[in-house]
Amino acid sequence: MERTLQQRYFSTELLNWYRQHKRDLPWRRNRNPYYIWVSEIMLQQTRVDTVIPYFHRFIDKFPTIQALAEAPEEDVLKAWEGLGYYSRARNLQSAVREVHERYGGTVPDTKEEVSSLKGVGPYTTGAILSIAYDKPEPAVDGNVMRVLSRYFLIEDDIMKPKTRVRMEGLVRELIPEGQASDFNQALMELGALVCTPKSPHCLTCPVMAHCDGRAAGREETLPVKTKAKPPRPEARAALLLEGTGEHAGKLLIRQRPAEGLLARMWELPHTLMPDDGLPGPAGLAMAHERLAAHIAEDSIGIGGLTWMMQAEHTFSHIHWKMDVYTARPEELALSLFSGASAVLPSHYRWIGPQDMEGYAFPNVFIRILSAYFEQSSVPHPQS
DNA sequence: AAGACGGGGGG
DNA sequence: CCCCCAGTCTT
Repeated sequence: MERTLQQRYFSTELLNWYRQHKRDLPWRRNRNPYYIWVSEIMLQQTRVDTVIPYFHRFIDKFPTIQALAEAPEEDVLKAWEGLGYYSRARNLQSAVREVHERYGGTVPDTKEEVSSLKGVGPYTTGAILSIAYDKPEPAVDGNVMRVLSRYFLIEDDIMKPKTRVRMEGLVRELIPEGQASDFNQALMELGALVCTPKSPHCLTCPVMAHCDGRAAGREETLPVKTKAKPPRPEARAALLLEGTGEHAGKLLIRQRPAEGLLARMWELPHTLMPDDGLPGPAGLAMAHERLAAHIAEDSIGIGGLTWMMQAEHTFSHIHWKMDVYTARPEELALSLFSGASAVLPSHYRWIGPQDMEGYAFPNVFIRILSAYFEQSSVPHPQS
């Protein structure tokens, strides 16, 4: 297909700009396909500044395909702690194990093989093939769609899958011969540094002169995008169960199921509260009723509650508003009769502050646990 | 096509 | 405080 002047100008100027302005990022220091793969998975839904320290720690712990393939899954989850979308970590290790076994540890370089790896969709397939192997494949992420929708004044809704397909066709036309790696990275770099979601820096943009969106005064209103649904609110009560006797100074945590939200992460026991429940200390009676019943299913008894703090956490689709209570295990006369009911179910643990490094927690529980251990380790000021 | 799946930054 | 960011898998 014949390229227009506007298209040739775009590719040429964008590449020139990128070679002068590209950031020195850890995964850009060589062309190790494994590094590029790890970085692209981490960069899904996550900004560069957040990823950098995770990337360094991850590569330090799992320097090669083989090292990651042979690592315990819990170590991988712990290395991902706080980064979110934890299925990315599980899928990455699963796919790395497949590359280790089926391809002898070499990341494949065909579209069919790469796109069949777990956790690798259309964007990441193009990113790996182009950045690691310079194959002329499009890597269309949100940055790319924003840049192209503005430069070519494309008003398609970028939330629709069809739009991504159209953008991929456009990128194929734009990739200069033999320069897919730099060109795809240049597109994303422009979106990250210049053609930003709000207040784009058009005056320093290398392609402003032929930008149709800018010419039409549409640079602030493109891309067209349907709004996401707001997260549904959920009131929850969480429990800081304070150990006694041999568990003094420790708290009870548990591991989540293998599937679904925060799969296999560790957490404080917590349970759903009714929508019309009272927030804060006023909800104590209802919280005791619900938490006691909830945790009794695992044969754990609790005494009276004390309200400690509120904690909020927003996922894409749920907003947790949690009231956090402390309690002691129930003084149970029944425990004299049998050992069976006194055995803690296997997905529970008693942990002290030093034990937190051994378990992967979602951020909301790190905040609560840190607040608790900090407070309980500091002597109360004399009044 | 729509929902599930985390977490952070900026005005 | 409300706004934004948006890849892949599952249903």
